Amino acid sequence: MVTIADVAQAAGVSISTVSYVMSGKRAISQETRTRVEKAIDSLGFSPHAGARSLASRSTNVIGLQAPLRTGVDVHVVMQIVTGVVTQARKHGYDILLLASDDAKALQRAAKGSMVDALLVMDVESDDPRIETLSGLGHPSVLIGLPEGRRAIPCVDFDFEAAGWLAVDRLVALGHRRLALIGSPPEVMTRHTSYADRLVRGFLAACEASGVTGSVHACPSTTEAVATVDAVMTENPDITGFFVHNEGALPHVAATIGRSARQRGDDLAVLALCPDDVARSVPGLADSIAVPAEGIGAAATDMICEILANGSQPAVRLLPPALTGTPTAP
Amino acid sequence: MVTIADVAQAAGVSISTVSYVMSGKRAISQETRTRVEKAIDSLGFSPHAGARSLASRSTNVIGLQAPLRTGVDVHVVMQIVTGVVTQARKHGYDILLLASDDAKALQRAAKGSMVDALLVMDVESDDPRIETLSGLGHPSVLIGLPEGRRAIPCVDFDFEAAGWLAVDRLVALGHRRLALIGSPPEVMTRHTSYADRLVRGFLAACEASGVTGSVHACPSTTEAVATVDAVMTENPDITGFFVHNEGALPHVAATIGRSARQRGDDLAVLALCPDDVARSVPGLADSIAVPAEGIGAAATDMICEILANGSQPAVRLLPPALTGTPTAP
DNA sequence: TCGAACTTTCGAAGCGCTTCAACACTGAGA
DNA sequence: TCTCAGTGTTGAAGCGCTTCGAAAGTTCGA
Repeated sequence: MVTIADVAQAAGVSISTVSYVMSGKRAISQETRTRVEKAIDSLGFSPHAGARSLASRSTNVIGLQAPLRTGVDVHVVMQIVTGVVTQARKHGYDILLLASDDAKALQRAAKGSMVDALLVMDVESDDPRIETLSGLGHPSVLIGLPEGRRAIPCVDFDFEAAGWLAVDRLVALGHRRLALIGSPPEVMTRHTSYADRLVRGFLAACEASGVTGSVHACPSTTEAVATVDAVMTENPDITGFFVHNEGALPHVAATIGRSARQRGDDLAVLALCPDDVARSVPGLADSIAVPAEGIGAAATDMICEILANGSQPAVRLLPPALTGTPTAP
Repeated sequence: MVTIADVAQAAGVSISTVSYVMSGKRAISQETRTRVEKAIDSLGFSPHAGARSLASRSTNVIGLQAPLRTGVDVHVVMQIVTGVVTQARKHGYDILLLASDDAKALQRAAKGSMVDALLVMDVESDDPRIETLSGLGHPSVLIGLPEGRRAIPCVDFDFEAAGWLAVDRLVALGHRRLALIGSPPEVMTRHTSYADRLVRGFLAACEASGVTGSVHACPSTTEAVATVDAVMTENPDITGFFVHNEGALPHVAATIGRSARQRGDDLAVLALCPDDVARSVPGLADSIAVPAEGIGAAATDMICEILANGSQPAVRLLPPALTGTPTAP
């Protein structure tokens, strides 16, 4: 193993000089710097992470607690994680993936000085982890938006604004009777934060625009077909569909497309999902992108800024944007 | 921060005694052990990971290079990662998630002494990372089965055996004309290792059983419907379908189910996918489970064993198993 | 010419832990 | 009684790095 001492010797300088060249924390003459850098390169030196963290009391590692279970939104989770990992690396941080999603795992990582900060996904409203985080003495950021006291910085997508945007879009296309085809029943009744916020925005926007909107839970399997068929049969006047359900999306789009052809009606489907998921569903006119990777990146930026400047807790919601799938010319 | 010295003082013993109590590397009297353990608990001590790795020259961290991009098999990737993380914890290891999927990332982690070993997913046949790994001096395990020289231990699902098993099952059900509805065309033509192995097993088994089998690439979007329709129209004698395409599965199952009802034929769909994915698709008779979490766990076990006993490189393929979805009584 | 004020480099003291050699006991066998 | 083997515990030497205080060298104005 190559150590800093080897580099120092090879460059003919002291150990501390090498250290200062690497960290840039003190002025080093151009000539010495070059000599040291050459030695580092030619020896292939990279500093021992443990030694570094012991001496500097910081690890350059961020702990990430992600919901790894296969769920409705694997794509979203995956993309958020990608965003976190990629952005972290840009800031010079690595990501330690925590095994379980309980408070203990957070404590273990923090108290063992394995990480400088913590990033927590999939937070529930009265999540016990929030209190743990507060008492940990490590900076942390939540990906999600719990209700109640906001003691910890949060980053999320602005689902409420997405509801408004969807209605505006469908109304602009001429639709006066809208339906939100949403999450599976269990997510709806659990009043999961993001589902609630989307419904709230959707209904408020419908009212503000003077159109009628209804909300329908929808399973994310093939059964979505039956659900949508039923919705259309019971409400034949619905012409604008806003779909937020990754698993159901292809079925819903296909069913509505078929129905539109049969009835000769102008039915619109507006999806809320990651951009590339939307693109993989044929016959989808346009969509509102969930910038999943952007959420991960934003959360990482926030925690890095806290780490660097010790800035204050804050909430950051990423705005929704329409992504018209380019139509054939 | 509580250090080992604080614990030693509280327990009235020396620092080294505390260390030996924790590691169990030397005999400690029951009385002393109890006293030390009490002190550890009451002070809430957990050893500084960096200091530990500096002194012991091992980190208890395994680096994991996972393909985070959203792809065909997000569920599978997710479950493998879950398996790795969970199993690693059982062995006392944590997981460092590597940012990019190039060789540099592996080097960075290894040479910076951030990890004790490396786990690499999504390996191609002539992957440049394999050579990098060989020269790294860190144990490593591949999740996948590259062709050619096998210098590094590998763990994967036995796709070839799955092909055989599928044919046996469909033939046992009385089908004499089988079709493999496989990966998307791009995966097929790229001759991705797992797709090739599955086809090989499937065709060999068909021949051995004296039945006719054909292989069909299939997009993993709604377009799968058209593909399957075409296959059925061109080969009306096919009655046994073996589907290995996560995204297409619900469409394929629905299309074939519909057709079976229309034609009054006994058509069988046998899927190859994670168990829970199979369960979420309605109307699926039975399936062969891809034990994705098991693959992750097995790879982790292997690397931990190498770490512990320095055992030799090996290939381990997890056997396929039928998972009959329980039918209504 | 002298000292003040920089600039550049260095020596050494840790950071918190593991581990080795060695020490202090105890009890058994000679 | 003395020795020897075993058991339980300790002191101290690092592990490789960061960082502080200070030394050495340079420049500049008085």
